[in-house]
Amino acid sequence: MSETSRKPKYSDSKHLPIYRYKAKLIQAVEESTFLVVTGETGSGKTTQLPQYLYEAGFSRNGKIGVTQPRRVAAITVAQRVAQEMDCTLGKEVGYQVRFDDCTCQDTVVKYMTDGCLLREVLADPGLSQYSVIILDEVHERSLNTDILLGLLKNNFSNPSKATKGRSFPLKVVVMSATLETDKLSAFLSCCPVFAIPGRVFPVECTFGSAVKPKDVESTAYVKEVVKVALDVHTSELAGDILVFLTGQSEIERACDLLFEKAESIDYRYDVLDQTVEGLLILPLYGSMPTDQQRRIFQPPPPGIRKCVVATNIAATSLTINGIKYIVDSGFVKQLNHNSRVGMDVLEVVPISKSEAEQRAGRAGRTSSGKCFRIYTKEFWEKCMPEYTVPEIQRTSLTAVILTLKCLGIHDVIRFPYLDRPEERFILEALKQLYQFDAIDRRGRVTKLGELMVEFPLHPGLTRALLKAASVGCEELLLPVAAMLSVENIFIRPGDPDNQKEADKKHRALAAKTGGMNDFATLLSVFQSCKSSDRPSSWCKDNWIHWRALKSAFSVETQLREILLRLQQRKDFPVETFDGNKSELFRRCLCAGYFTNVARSSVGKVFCTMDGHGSMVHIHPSSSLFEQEVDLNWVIFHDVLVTSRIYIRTVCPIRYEWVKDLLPKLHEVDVYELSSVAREEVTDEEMMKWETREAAKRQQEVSTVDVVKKLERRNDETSVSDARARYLQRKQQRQQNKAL
DNA sequence: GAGCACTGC
Repeated sequence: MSETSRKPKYSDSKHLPIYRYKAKLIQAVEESTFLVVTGETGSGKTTQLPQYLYEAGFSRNGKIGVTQPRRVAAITVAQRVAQEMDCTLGKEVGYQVRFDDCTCQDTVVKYMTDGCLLREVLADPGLSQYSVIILDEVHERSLNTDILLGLLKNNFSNPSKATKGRSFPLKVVVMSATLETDKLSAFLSCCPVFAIPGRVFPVECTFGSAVKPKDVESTAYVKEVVKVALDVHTSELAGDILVFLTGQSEIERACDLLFEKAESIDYRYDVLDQTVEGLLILPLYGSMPTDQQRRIFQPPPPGIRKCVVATNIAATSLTINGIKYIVDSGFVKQLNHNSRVGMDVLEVVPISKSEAEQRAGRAGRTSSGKCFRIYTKEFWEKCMPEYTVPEIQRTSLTAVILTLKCLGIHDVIRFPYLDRPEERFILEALKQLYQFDAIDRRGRVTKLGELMVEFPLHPGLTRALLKAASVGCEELLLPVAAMLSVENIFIRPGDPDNQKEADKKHRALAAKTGGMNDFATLLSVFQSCKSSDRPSSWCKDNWIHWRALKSAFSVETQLREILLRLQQRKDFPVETFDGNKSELFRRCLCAGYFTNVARSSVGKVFCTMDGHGSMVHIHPSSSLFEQEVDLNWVIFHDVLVTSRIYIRTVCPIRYEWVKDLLPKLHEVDVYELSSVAREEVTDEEMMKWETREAAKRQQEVSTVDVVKKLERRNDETSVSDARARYLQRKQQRQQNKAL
């Protein structure tokens, strides 16, 4: 290694585009509370600005905190900055992410995930430890970043107002790519915007002819993507290819097709660049084993062109060097919350224009590149939105609203959102919190709600865990809560032989606990693996995701610590319960899942009791799927919408256990919650409401009646939009096949 | 009778 390349990177930092703006940037931060800094990737803002502020003495009174939406980014950037500042990581420069706090008393520049900072705000709303907060990658619009943005505006936009727990003013810097900076500035009291030029290479984009607007619902794009990738391989100069598709099965199909077709290439005649002698095809998606993922980053052998077929993971989370060509399908899989049917639906949708630019940009990191979009210009104009709908507008807000309420923000509707979620999403969240007893009828956080907010879990799961802890059986629920908050632990391979084998093993695991309760199976898998001598090979033998289970172990430990801390409180609820263990376990689950209750309807069809009355089926992966016994009432963890509406992770219950909880599902209506949310309820109104409620209770809204009413409803009306679209797609595919 | 993108506490 030569002397120059071993020199600390600090000397390079003077050549970064940001360097010549150093003095002006420091001045801009000094002069105002809020500052928006924009610059494309490569401008150096993430690594340099915190150092400039440190040098300028901004850390005299407190830390400089920098947030990132992703763990890896927080860690790697901290490592680099520690190196540039010539100090040990974890001393002056450190990072904090979940399960990994690498900071100390002396840490003055702290990188962290946005979720970590949000947790800190909960403990210390004045952020008294910090002198500067820098929110990075704000254009990505992660849920946590959006909430932090609103909180910072809310708490610190009036500098003269004494902020609780602070003796000196806080500086807030918001960093974003060049999109929508006017909007950000306007949001933050029309603060100044500082633009830094980036250092990126040009990427030439072309449109294709394959996907026209009417093809939105077809999967023809897989074939087209393969065709274009092969064209690039044969008729473009050397350089690696990155293909964007939407999911695992699609990627595997595309890789098979590519492999098949690449075999028939005659490298003497078919390729333009004679230095190219082969094609290395590599799939890339999140649930892939990490050692397999690592292969992606190795440079290909000489003369071989690498072609990576990836999900959106390659758009922001992972950077692959040497990519010169992009093939963009124009689609992405997105989780959307559908409030009409009250569930989350994972669906394939066209990407936004800004996302398409982002994908194209992946080819211009080290030199100029080319991006081949398989869709037409018309598709771009008519089907692709300018920007991606921010997460806050398409996810369930239950946990977020509870956080806000715990921070003393009662008017969650008029909270300053950069992009306001639809009111019905907020009301739905309030309704659920009320059902969980996390807030009372006037929207105030209850004691239970204060306990719930401490857990990094879905509120329902937290509710079940707290119930278990109050009757002294947390040992049963801690592992289950952990298992349900990590990625799916059951491996189901693509090829039929292994699939049979995996299914057999999974059925055997379920049978160990009686084969009647998927939650119990999770508990058993957790315990069996934990007590095994060689846990990783135990997982391999049983077709269980070892990586996922390992993270379940960490989550369980964390939940246990939080619970122990809360149980020290004098007011921690304690209840007694008689009955056997199986009943106790399931009754605790009911406390968190009574919103997810379904009742047997006709045949094997179940009907949900959440007021939407959707007709659902037990997913074949459930141990209850092939049970012949008559099931009457069940609770379930989640819903999957594909050919049918499936409920997964299911457990039979007795009606008596939820009887008293079910009326609560129909107790409040949206109008009433709307006034609660705004805190405009006068005492008079409250009285009227109470009387009305009392009258309702007198009527004894019978749950059986509700069931009957729901059963009379036409099946089709309760089926989600997603299902209708799925059927349409399926029909279209069948037609394509027939042709 | 099986269609799970990606983050994060």
